[in-house]
Amino acid sequence: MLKFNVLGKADDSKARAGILETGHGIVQTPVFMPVGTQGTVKAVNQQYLSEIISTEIVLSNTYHLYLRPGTEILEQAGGLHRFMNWTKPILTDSGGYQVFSLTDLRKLKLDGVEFRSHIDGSKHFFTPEKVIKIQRSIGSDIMMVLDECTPYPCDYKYAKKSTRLTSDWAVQNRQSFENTVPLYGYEQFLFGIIQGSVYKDLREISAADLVQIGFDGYAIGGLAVGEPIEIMYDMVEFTTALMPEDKPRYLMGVGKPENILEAIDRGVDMFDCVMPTRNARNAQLFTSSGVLSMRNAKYKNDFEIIDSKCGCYTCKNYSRAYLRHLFIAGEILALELASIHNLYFYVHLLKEARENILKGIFKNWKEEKINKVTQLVKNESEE
RNA sequence: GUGAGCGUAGCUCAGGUGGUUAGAGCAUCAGGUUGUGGCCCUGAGGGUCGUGGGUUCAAGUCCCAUCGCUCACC
Repeated sequence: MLKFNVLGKADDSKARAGILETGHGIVQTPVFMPVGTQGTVKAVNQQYLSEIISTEIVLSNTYHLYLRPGTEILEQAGGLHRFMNWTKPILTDSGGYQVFSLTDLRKLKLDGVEFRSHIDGSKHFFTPEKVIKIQRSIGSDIMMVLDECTPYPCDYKYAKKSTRLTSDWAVQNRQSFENTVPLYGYEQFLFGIIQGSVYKDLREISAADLVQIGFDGYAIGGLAVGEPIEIMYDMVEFTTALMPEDKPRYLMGVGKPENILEAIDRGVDMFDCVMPTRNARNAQLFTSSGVLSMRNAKYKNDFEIIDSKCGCYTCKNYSRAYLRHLFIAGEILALELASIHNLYFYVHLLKEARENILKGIFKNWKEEKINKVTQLVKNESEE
């Protein structure tokens, strides 16, 4: 059983601070998990990820690792931790999101999903059982069940059918989890995923089904797929209320800094999102006072540091003008420096949230923070 | 010097026999990106069509001159 202790809750909010204990050490929640789909967080090496950014846990992906390098190589390496030289916890997504995002390349069936590899077109069939087996080979500390992430919009009839499918699969995931053992000498845990699209009654059914089956933690899936932000907040608020108090809650794929803070306020503990890394590679930097588009011409001769309130490696050493130059010139270092900054921003935003929850002043802190991070940065010197 | 070819957006080029407001790719500029391929998507700015004449209702397109570049041959 995964150990999870809620240490503190903000008085005026559902926000909570906790500690999660895995075979690769503890994770302090709320936590942001950088996305490392293919056994690497793009553009950032493991040492920087750990020591400079203070990442506590990374997310990787079953579907991608299964296709390449494949489970045989991962087992020969002694699991993903040793393969990628990462000694802290790893969570793996199951491939459920690929069911959603690779619509042209897959066929959904009652017992699983048939995929065509996006790499070589080869055919593969994922079942709940197979996905658990692959995650045993990967050796992730937290495994995710195979689910179907519904699109938006999604009509009620389809959402109901899909939620039923996810529940059926959840049973099989759990059974396979019981029937298999870890390969590398430490315990692995399994999270269920609550679906139901934007329909509260379906979320209710989904949550009840999954809690009934019993998991080490529970995720909210199927959000941040294009629905209006208020609907997402509403669904998060509704769904967290259905989730056990004593288990970690994970909102999959979210999101912008303000989305994460709002979700923490509604009782979520864990987050992952491609935004800090993908946007970094597109020259968008998150700062304490808003988003900077680093390609903008106004930074051509701006030799100030990127975010004066940031203590990251990039901000300590390089100017806006230099980073812009690197992006315009198409230099690899631009991707690295920007990724380091954005991940540091995200990871430390959640660490700061945690401190303020423990102090009992989360709500006010959150409001101020959101105002700051969503404001547009203006170059006040010119007009 | 002679002959041929070419001059259209910052760059590389499209623009049958003359006919709406001269286009594309890249670059530039500005947005977007939510369980990630650096991809991708959206929008904007930018041209006295080398220059000057001519023919015509109408010229990037046809004619003449001129300037520049490239190639070939003396």
